[in-house]
Amino acid sequence: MSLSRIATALGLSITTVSRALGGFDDVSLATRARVEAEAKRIGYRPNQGARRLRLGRADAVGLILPTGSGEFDDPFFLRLLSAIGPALADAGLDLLVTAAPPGEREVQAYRHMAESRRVDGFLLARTRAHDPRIAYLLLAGIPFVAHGRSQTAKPFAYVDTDGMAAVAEATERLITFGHRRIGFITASGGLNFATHREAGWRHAMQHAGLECDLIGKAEPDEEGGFRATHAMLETARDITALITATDRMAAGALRALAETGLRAGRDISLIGFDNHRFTAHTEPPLTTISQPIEQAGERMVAMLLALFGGAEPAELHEILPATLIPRASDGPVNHQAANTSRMTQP
Amino acid sequence: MSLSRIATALGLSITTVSRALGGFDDVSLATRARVEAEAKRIGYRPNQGARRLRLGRADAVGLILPTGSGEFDDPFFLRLLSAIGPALADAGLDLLVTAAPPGEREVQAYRHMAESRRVDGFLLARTRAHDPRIAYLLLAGIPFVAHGRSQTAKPFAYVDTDGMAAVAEATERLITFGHRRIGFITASGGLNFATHREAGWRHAMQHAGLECDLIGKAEPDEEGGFRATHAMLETARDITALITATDRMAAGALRALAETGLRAGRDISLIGFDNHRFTAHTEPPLTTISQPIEQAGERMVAMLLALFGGAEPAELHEILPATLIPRASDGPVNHQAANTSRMTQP
DNA sequence: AAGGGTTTCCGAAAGGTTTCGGAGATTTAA
DNA sequence: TTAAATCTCCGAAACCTTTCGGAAACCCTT
Repeated sequence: MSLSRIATALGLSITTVSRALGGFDDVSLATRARVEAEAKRIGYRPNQGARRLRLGRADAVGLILPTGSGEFDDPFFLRLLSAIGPALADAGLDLLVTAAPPGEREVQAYRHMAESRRVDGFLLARTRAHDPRIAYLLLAGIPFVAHGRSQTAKPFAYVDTDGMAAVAEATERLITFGHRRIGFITASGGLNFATHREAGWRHAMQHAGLECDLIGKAEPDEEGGFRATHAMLETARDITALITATDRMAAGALRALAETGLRAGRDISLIGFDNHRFTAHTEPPLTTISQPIEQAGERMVAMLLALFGGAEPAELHEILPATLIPRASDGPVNHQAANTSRMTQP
Repeated sequence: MSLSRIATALGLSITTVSRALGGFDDVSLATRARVEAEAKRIGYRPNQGARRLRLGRADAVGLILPTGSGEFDDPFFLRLLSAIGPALADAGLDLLVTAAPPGEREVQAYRHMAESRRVDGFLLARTRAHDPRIAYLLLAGIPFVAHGRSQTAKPFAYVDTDGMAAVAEATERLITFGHRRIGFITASGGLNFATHREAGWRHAMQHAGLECDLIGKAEPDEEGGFRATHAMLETARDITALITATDRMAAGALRALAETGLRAGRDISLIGFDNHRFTAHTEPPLTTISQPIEQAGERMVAMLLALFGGAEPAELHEILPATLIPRASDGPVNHQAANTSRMTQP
C-alpha cells in the first residue's frame, strides 16, 4: 500500500518507483527526482516486514543480557548498548534485546531468535570459559561477534580488552610503590575477563619474583568483594595491597577495609577495574582501570557487518588497551600501619 | 519454503498445515498430530517477516534508551530491561532497543521505528515535565506505556513509583529522629521522578510546620550530588539531615560530607533513593528507598498488551509503592556535633 | 433414501517489496 | 535509411503466511 501509492500518484510502475528509491541507474534523473519528492511528501518508509520476506534476511541482530546475580545491575551492558544501538541504526540494522539467566534458558533464547529468523546474527558479551552460547552459535553457523575471548576449537570474531596488560601495569605500579605482598580477588563463574585480569597480576608478580599466594575468589559484586577481602585480611596479616577484578568488588573491599580499621590508600593500597562512575566518589577515590566499552561496541558492530559481508571470523580479532586511572586509594607502602595493626584494634 | 515443506511432505495443503499449527478446530485430531510431529521434526518456526507482512503488525515493541549525561550508566534501565525482555518474549513480542541523546535525534529515533512499522508500540521511561517523546506518540496515535507520569492534555498509560509518599515517609522519619533543618537535593533536567520526590519532602516538611528553604538542584549523578551538597553545607550551617533525589547523588553527598569532616549518620543524616546495589556497602551503609523496577516492567508490558487489545489509556494507570530501607546513614539528631563544628575544623 | 448438519479439508487472494527478463522509445553509428 | 546500441520503463514472479469462502465427505434424522 505504499510503493504502489507513489506509483499510482505519479503514473509510474511499482518497479520504477522501487528502483528510483533504490538508487539504480536505469531510471532517468527527472523521474528519480519526482519519485523522491513524492516519497518525502507522503513520508514513505519501506515496510520492514515485506523487505524481510523478500530479502530473506531480518536486518536485525540480537543481544541477550545475562541476568546472573553478578552481572545483573552492571552498567557494562548499558554502556555497550548505548554504543551498539546507534552504530547498528546507522547501518540500517535493528537491535533485538532480551534477557535470560545463564544456563538452559539462555541458549534457548538464542535458538528462538535465530530459528525464527528474527535476527541475522548476534552480539554477545561477558564470555565464559566454556561458553554454551558460543558453542551453539558456532555449531549453528550463525554470525556473531563476542566481547571477550573464549576457548573454542573453531575461531570466532571478538573484541576484547587487554585486562591482562592493564592489571600487570597496576601490579607493577604497586611494586614500584614498595609493595611486596599484593593480593588479588578474582571473580567466580568462569568469566573470562576475570581470568585475564588475574593472569596480569600473576605475570607481574612472578616477573618481580613475588609469590602469588594471596588469591581470593568471589561473586563479582559488592558483597563478593566484601567477603573475600575480609577473608583475605583474616589469613594474610602481611598484605599491604589488593587488586580486585572489578570495581564493584572494590567497593565491597573498601568497606571491609574500613570495618577492619584500615585506611585505604595509606594502610593498604587498593586498585579496582572498570572505572565505574562511583569510583571517583568513594572515600578515598578509587584508583582503577578504564576500559573502552563504547569503542568496543562500535568495533563489534563493524565486525558483524564484515561478517555479513563474508569476512572470515578468524581475521576479526581486536584487543583494546585499558588505561590506569590513578586516584587516591593506592600509594607507597606504609610499614608502620600495616594490616597487623588491626589485630590490636577493637 | 516451510509451511509448504510440511504440506508436501504430508500430502496436505498449506492451509491445513497452517490451521493445524494455529490450533483451529476445523482440522482432525489425527492430521493435527501428524502436522505437529512433522513440524517438530524439521524444527519449523514461522517466518517472522511473512507473518508481519500478512498480519500487518510487527509483533515488536520499541524501547529507546536516553543517553543523557545523568541517566547514562544508570542501572535503572538494565533492571527494567531484565524484566521487560522475558515478559515480552512470553507474549511473543520482540523488543527493539536503541539509544539516543534526549532532543531532536531522540524523537527521530521514535519516528523511524514507528513509521517503518518495525514496532507496534513503545515502552518509555524517565518521563520529563514536557516530554517531546510523549507528545509525538500521542499525536501519532501510537500505543505506548510510560514509566512515570507527565503533563499532557490527552491521557496515556503509565506505571509510576510513589516517590512522593516514600520521600514523605523518609522525611517524617528524620523529623521523628528530631531533625528540623532537613535539606533536599533534587535533579535538574525536568525529570518527573525528581519532582515527585521533592514534592514528598515539601509535603512532609510543611505538614510538620518546617521550612523548605534547604533545597538544592544538580545533575542526577555522583558529581552533581557532590557539588550540590558542598554548596548546601556552605550556606546552611544548621542543617542536620539531607535527602537526595537519587542514590548516585547520595554517593556524591557522602563524599562531600567526608571532605567536610562530617560523619554521615552521626553528625548529619543522609537518605538516598533507588536502593542501588552499592548503597549496602558505602561507609556508612546508606539508608535509602527501594522501588520495584522489575514489577513495574512487568506491569508495563501487561498494560501495553491491554492497549494492543483495545483498552483505553485513561484506564491504565498504576502507582507502585516504594519502601524505605533503613541502614546506618541516618539517626537521631546530634546537637553537639552539628554542621557548625566543621567551621572550626581544618 | 433424501435432506440437513457436521467434519475436514483446500484454492486463492492478499500483504509490500525486490528483481529478472524483456520491451518500447530514443539516440547513435554505419 | 537501416541496424545497433542505449535509455527508460514495466509485467510478473517470488518471498511465506493467514484467512475467506467454499467444497467434498461423512453422519444422523426422518
